[in-house]
Amino acid sequence: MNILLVDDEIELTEPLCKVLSREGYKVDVANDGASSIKLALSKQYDLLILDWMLPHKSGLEICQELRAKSLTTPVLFLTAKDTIDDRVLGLDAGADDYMVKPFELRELLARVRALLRRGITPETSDNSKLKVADLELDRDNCTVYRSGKAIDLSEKELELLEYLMENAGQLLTHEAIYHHLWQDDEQPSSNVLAALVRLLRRKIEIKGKPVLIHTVYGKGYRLGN
Amino acid sequence: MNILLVDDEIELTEPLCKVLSREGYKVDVANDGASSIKLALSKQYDLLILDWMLPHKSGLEICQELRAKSLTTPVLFLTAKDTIDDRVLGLDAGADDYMVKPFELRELLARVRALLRRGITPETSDNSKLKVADLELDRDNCTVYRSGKAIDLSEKELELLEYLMENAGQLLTHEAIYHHLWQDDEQPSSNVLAALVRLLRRKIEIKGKPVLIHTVYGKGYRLGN
DNA sequence: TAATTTTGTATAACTGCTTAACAATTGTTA
DNA sequence: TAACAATTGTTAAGCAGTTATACAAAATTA
Repeated sequence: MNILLVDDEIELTEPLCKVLSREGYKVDVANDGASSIKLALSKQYDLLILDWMLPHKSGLEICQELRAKSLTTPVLFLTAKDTIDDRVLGLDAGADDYMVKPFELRELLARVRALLRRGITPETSDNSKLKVADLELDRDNCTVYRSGKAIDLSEKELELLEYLMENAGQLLTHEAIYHHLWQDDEQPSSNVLAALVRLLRRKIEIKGKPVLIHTVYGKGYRLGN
Repeated sequence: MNILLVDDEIELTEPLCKVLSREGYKVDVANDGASSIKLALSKQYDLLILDWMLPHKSGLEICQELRAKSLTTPVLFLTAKDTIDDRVLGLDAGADDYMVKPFELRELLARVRALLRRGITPETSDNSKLKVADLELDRDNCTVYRSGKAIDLSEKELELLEYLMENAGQLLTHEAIYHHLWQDDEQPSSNVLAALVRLLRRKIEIKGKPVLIHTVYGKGYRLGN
């Protein structure tokens, strides 16, 4: 479990860091807004412990900025600001818990456990690669690998496969696929989809390997084995 | 958003219930352990607010019991018990937050918002999935799993199985089934139903596994083992 | 321009539903 | 129990609708 501790008082961070480490967490410390945001966005933390009053950028701003960038990591405010207004402000900025300094270490640890227990891990890191069965898709390179063999796809084929892989195992209706690939509410003016599916199948289905693109009669298609 | 408020003091529950309702939440109130556990397990809440000291069964026990039954709904303790030991105990029993009475209403509301924001909907009471014996039906995917093995069903087969599973163990008359699948009051013009049952059986009945679709001679069919 | 990708159209192949004939089973009665 | 009637199971065939395929036309790209 990775924790990012953001506070500028070394008298606090140093011992707290030690305690948290002793509990089995890996702790990084940041002293100011800029570095904490940079860290929080680059590395995948399971919890942020934020002080409010920091040089240049406040903990509140940090929290808001991270939430605006749709970071979902749990945030625990740990601050001397103790008025009700502050608490409401902090929580409504996207924090998950709020503790007032001075605090009891045991309670802090219990609250940290409670937050980590939820295991709201942020966006699963590497979303540039998708994998379903022996099919791998590398979005960056617009390349697919079936059983390790590279296959080139055209733009539309890639879009379709990507959509199918993102929803592997789930039925995707003709309507949904059509809407997603052609952002068009009208009825398809031809059987483009069937034609496209055929082109895709021709490339990724291999004799002797399990079929991946299944058609669900009257409904749509489903990727999976 | 549904909230279950568990407290035995009507002086608290009544006004708090009002405030929460005004905030747009639907609130149920329970006064004791037994009824609160029953409610929490039967209905799908987004948050439980628990008092600690209750007649017969404490809030702590309620929380532990619900967690033991793997209910994941967020829990907020709201109690007069204010020692550090109590807080740690409460949080470690599976609660997500802990507030001490007397409390500031605004802070409570902010904490409630923080917990609901996470939207940790409990076991997505997935009504898109039905289960009877070792038979699982995924309505969205038009797929059934018998002993874990996926089986594709056609539209009509799915409709029939769905109807049978929704009324598992109960006799469904030919009339009822016919009416439900063909919304037709007339007499069936052929033995469609028998034919359909055959198609369904062919797919979901497995040699060596208990029979699931039973025919009740002269009446109809019943699903169960 | 040529090459490639995408779309449109015609038709073939297939699926699922229904029907109906017949077989098998169950229930009833002599 | 045998004979019969009623009910249900099994099967194959036909139809309608859906999807696959092949190929041509159009659009896009280099």
